[in-house]
Amino acid sequence: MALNDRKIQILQAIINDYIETAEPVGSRTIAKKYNLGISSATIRNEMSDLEEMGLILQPHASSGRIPSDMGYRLYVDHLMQQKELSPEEQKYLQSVVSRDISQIDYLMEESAKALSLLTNYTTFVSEPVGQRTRIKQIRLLPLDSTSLLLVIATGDNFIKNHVIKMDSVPSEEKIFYMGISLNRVLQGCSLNEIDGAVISRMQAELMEYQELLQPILKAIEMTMRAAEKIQVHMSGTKNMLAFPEFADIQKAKSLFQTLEEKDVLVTMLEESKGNDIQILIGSENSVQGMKDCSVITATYKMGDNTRGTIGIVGPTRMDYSQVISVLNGMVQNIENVLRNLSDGNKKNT
Amino acid sequence: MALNDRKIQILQAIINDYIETAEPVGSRTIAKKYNLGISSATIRNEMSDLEEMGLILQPHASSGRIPSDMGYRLYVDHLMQQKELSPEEQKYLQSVVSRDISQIDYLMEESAKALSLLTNYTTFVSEPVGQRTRIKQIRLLPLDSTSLLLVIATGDNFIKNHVIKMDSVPSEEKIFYMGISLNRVLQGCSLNEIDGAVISRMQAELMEYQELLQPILKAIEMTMRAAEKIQVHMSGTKNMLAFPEFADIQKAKSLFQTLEEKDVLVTMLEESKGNDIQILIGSENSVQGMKDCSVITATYKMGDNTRGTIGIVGPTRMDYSQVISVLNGMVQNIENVLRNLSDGNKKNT
DNA sequence: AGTTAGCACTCGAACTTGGTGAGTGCTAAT
DNA sequence: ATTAGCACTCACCAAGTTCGAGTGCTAACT
Repeated sequence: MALNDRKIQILQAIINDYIETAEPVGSRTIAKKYNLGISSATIRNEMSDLEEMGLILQPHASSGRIPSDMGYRLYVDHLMQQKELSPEEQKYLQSVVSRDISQIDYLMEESAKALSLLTNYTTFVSEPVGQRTRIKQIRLLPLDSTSLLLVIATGDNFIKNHVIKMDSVPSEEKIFYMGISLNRVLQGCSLNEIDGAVISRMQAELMEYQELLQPILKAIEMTMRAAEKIQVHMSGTKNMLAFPEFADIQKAKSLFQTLEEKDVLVTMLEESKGNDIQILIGSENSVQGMKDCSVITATYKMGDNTRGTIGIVGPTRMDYSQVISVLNGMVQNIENVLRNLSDGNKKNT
Repeated sequence: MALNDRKIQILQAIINDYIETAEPVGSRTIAKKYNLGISSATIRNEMSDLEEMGLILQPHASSGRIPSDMGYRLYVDHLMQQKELSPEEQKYLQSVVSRDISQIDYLMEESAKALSLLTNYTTFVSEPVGQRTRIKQIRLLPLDSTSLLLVIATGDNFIKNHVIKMDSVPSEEKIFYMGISLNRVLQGCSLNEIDGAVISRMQAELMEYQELLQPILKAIEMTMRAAEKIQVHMSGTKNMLAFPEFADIQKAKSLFQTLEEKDVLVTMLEESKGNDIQILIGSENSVQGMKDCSVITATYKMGDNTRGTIGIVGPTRMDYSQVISVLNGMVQNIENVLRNLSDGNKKNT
């Protein structure tokens, strides 16, 4: 059976209507709302064909049709037209990334929030994990009479502060030189490179302040562990409650539970690496408990190596074209920011 | 009508049962489950009295009784017995605050999470805002060949990092002395004290790196604004979905919306200042949209001045005694931490 | 041959009806 | 003062009913 022009128009109409109303779409509705110049009876015949082809289906006999996962797939691959971002959306996305680019984790957090606000779906964002595994800078600062501040920066400007308590702090100069020395020893180190040799060199640099060794080691470990771990920021989970798909509280709860398991998300994000934009529709998604959802992920890169992923989760009946355009816009903005950061890194070596 | 011993026993039984089952409690249930040595008929008579006194009510005629807000109030004020924290709970609370005390905002975030985990209700925590309005330390560090790191610490060890981009960074020593000088100028300043005079002193200290002035001023402003703003961390909102009270998705949504408006929470927290522990039951709560909830707040202090607040939101049918004991435990732990921090501050002056 | 009007049919949703059980209030006996 | 007994109420459930949106099929029309 050929998928002629008219069938496509009808499929298009069904998908549009269903995305909008979440109700099965009947032939009469299409005849009235979309002026295709044919009667409902003809539409019925065509719909029967479309169903045979597996593109639409009936939730129950004698109800209207809804798109099948396959139908959405066809729509996404061939029918859907790319939406342009409105100037306001464009502007908004830009304002988000430019607000505070100094620390990657804030940037990601804000990006997730912005996306869920713009799309009304749930968003998750995985932080870039690249050059993070090595110490880039480590310094000591005075904080007050009984505490020092240890600042550790790893690649990608992932920065952590740690307060270290001590009975009395060294002089400003001493702190400075101790910081410099520590930095000389530790710069470029990854966590498992800090062995006995490194530690005894640290001890040598700490001089009479050996008490600092333990807290510093602990702080380094905490920072590196946090840096290594793929961070997933999620936002807008509660948006899902607004969709009739999740009117049943049980469904909502089980989806939330699935989303809560960050491991699942991480796997999903990992799988999507390599593709620019990946769209998983309903059952295409391997994660049980998200069969009623579609997930659109985009990876942002810097140079060649992929860095992180943004994903948007919504009901299969989601507004694919809007999501894709917003996602593309966001990726571009983030890549710009990352490029700026990396320029700094490169010149450093 | 006198509230004799037996009536109290019956009220107690109703409340206990209702907290457990969320179902209206009938006279026969009480007669069977709680061996009060009287028949269901007698209990009915007593219940009729209790209802007249406004302590319990019937959701509909010929159903069992549920406690009224007034009934809960009586229970909380006079009947409820303080629960002891189990050693495990005690230990858990301690482990949370000791995990990472270096930065107040992490501590608060973790506290909120821990409380919602322990109680299965929703928790919100407001950060202490006290000596935050003044700069405690401000320093510069090298980050890479095109960026500096500006570290700003205000009171309470509220610490923010800012990456500043520049064409080429000064030498390590120069950065150090510039940081020291800046610190000399800015230490102890609040945001509105940074006037023309201060700025020209900063300019003098920056020497040939005037380009740094603008980013530094911007970073200071962002940090101080963030420090001044009362931060509210919330956790465990999704716990509410598990309660039959919120089986209706509309109710859940409207509660979530209310909780989302942080202003509302802040006001509520402000109101509760002064009291050690404040319990608002159902309609006692002035916030519309939380009439079906009880809110228990505790303030943590340091010395005399109140610092911040922890609140737990649950259905009116919440386990008051458990929540109160957990809350008390948490407050003590947080106060310990804050005391340690402040010791450092004092010696500094 | 393709299109359309018409009609019988289907099935979920919304409403009605009747039975059941948990619960009450009241009264009379203990 | 307490309790057994009884009539009564009302939410809840299951079965039956109606209604309407929708389909598939057929016959007539272009």
